[in-house]
Amino acid sequence: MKFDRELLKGTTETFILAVVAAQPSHGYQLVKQLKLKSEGIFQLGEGTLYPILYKLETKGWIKGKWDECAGMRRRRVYRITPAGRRQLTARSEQWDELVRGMALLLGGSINA
Amino acid sequence: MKFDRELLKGTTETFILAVVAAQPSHGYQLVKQLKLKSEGIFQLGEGTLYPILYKLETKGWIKGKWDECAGMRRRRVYRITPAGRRQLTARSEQWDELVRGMALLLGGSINA
DNA sequence: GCACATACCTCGTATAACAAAGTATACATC
DNA sequence: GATGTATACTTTGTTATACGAGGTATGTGC
Repeated sequence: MKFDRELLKGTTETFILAVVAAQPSHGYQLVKQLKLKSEGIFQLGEGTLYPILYKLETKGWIKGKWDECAGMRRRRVYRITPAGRRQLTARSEQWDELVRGMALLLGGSINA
Repeated sequence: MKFDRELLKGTTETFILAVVAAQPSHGYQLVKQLKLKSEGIFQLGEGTLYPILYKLETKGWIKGKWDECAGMRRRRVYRITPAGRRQLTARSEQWDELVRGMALLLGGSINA
């Protein structure tokens, strides 16, 4: 990962939610999409992603469905729920606030 | 605190470093400055702040000094070190990257 | 003498992100 | 038909962050 891992905490669920909201996906696909869409800034391992997907589903923010076609590895496709969309909105707003707060504090130290 | 606490993880050390860089301060004062300067967005308790100050000092990023004047409660004033300033720069850059990554992913879900 | 703001300190808890290891299927190619 | 690679999902154990709650002690105003 490109960051001190701690910097990511709490943001991970949010951006996973965002990517699932943009397009229903299965886990393995998400690993690649996250990397691609974020231009390599976020790179989750499967051991990080899957547990989060389970958790998001438990909370009712995404809903998984087994996709089994003949001659194809079975995969679990997740899509966002209405509750998940509300979560995403709320978290987006919190994120904006956090960014604003950081700008206020980091800005003040530029020339000190 | 205004946020899901997890959203803050990893950012806390960074903005404390920034505020100390802007102006040498002691712990109790920092609690108030953080709230004030961030326009109420960040509100750390003392139980959160002090352990972080000790850690930052252990790592050599800030340096504390007892300030004892007659007729005055003794207080420990911290100022940033050269190494701390380098840390702050590095973390600032990481933060910008993180913000950029989030913008890429959150932006994509606006109309999905 | 009392309340209150100032100032610092410490312990225990929850849980997030991660690495590592494991299981198993499709497909190419030799 | 054996071998290798990409796909796809699952589980376990570790680390350390932020926090709440509680504790100590000094200066100021009334």
